[in-house]
Amino acid sequence: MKTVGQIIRAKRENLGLLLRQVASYLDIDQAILSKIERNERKPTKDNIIKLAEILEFDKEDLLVQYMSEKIAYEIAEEDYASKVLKVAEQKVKYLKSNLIKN
Amino acid sequence: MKTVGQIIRAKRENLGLLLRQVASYLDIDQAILSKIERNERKPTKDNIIKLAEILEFDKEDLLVQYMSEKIAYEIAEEDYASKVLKVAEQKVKYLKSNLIKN
DNA sequence: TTTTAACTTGACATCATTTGTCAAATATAA
DNA sequence: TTATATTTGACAAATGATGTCAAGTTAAAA
Repeated sequence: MKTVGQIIRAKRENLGLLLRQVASYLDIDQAILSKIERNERKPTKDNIIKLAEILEFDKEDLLVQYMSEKIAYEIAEEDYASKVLKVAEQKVKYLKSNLIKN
Repeated sequence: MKTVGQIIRAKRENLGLLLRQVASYLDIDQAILSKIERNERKPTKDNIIKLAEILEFDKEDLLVQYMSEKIAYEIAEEDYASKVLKVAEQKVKYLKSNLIKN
């Protein structure tokens, strides 16, 4: 299982793009992108959206990877992680049926 | 489906405890507890642990409620929320099998 | 109704985390 | 070596989380 960072780095190198080039498109310092690719920093949602654009990923797929990874790290240390995810699913359903959509 | 805030308030009133009393046990201002109970602020993990103690909840149950609620709010607006949770489950399994336990 | 106690509200302060910059160090490869 | 790409770590700025406080409101007792 690859991390988002690994996925990004692989694709960037495949496309022959430099850190500098991609970072400039994201409007961040290349140091940050370097760290994102090595899982030393977490990308922002905006970073992910721009990365999907320039690296030709399906935007939703990359966002799913990103958000699920964030959640996984939040709860991975807990014994009851899978219980949390099950309950979260119910709560999401409940919220969706009760939220006023914008 | 009740929120953590609603669960806490119901139990506190049932036990006949005042905001002031419970807040003092949590070592926070009663204003915060008031807001937590009305979902205007999010409790910290430490708040939840102490609440479980003083309000006689099973600690793990309350933590599961708390964490799943946090996650649900993070992703509820997204169309692909349930996809995120499914992928997160896989990622958690992967992390658990690859993490060095402390 | 007046008084008292409980709770709520909002402005603000403090602190931690996140996100970023920069320049020097290191690696890679021409 | 020289040039280019990447990494590193110290630091700064921005954001978000957490808390205090005092005044306002509500509700119920006297």
